[in-house]
Amino acid sequence: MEDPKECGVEAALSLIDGKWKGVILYHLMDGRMRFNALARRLGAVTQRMLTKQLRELESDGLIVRTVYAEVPPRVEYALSTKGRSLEPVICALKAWGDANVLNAKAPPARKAG
Amino acid sequence: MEDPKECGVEAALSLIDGKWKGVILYHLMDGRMRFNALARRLGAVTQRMLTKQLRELESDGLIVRTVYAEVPPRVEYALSTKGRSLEPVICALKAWGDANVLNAKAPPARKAG
DNA sequence: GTATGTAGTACCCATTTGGATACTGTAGGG
DNA sequence: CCCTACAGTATCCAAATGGGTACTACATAC
Repeated sequence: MEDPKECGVEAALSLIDGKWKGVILYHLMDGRMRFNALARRLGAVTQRMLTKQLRELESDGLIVRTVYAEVPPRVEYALSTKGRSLEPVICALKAWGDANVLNAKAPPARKAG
Repeated sequence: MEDPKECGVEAALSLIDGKWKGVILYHLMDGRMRFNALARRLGAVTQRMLTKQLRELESDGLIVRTVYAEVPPRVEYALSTKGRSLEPVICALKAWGDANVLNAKAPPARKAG
């Protein structure tokens, strides 16, 4: 732990770790989204968990939370600049996961990726 | 969770998640290593945790464990083919972490902040 | 008045994760 | 004999993580 070299890996992981964070970030790559829209995309998440993950992501500066003073309440979440800088990483993760975990049985397909 | 699209992200994350896995993988990128060598590189890890993480990594097929029937015991860990395919991802993670977390105060190029 | 939808919060619980400490068995050095 | 090193295992414990259910406050629809 003396060298900062491994810390970079750990540090990055610590921000996108959590059962939903990676997926939240991934969905936010499609554009800004409201709380419940996100919840529906995620499927099995509870409000409590979604709130929690969203707050952590926000306090880590990866997403921006915008509250509109309307009724019914409207809150939108979007990637921050820092969050957008993570896009290639998330994409790399997804590409690797798709190829090596989801269908690890099948060769990565020579014509459809 | 219907679409496999987000699952790729989750799936990848689930394999490299854990306090030490990312770092273990990162160190193994330098070459095969013995148990205690790894432990020293990691610094604060306990044998119990290291063993645990190593076993999980092994059962996920990311690393290969080789036991030499010698005394004192010698066990070496190395990245598997699948593990090596993760290298670019780990590198992306590290690069991002270095740039955006470790010295997030300083802009990445302009000599000072 | 009741149900729906919005974006949460509060409370309480189970599982998982991480960790400290001690122990194994073999060999070499002093 | 005692200490070190190796690569773990065993036991016990604390904290973090994840999750369920119920509840808020306001407006619309019925």
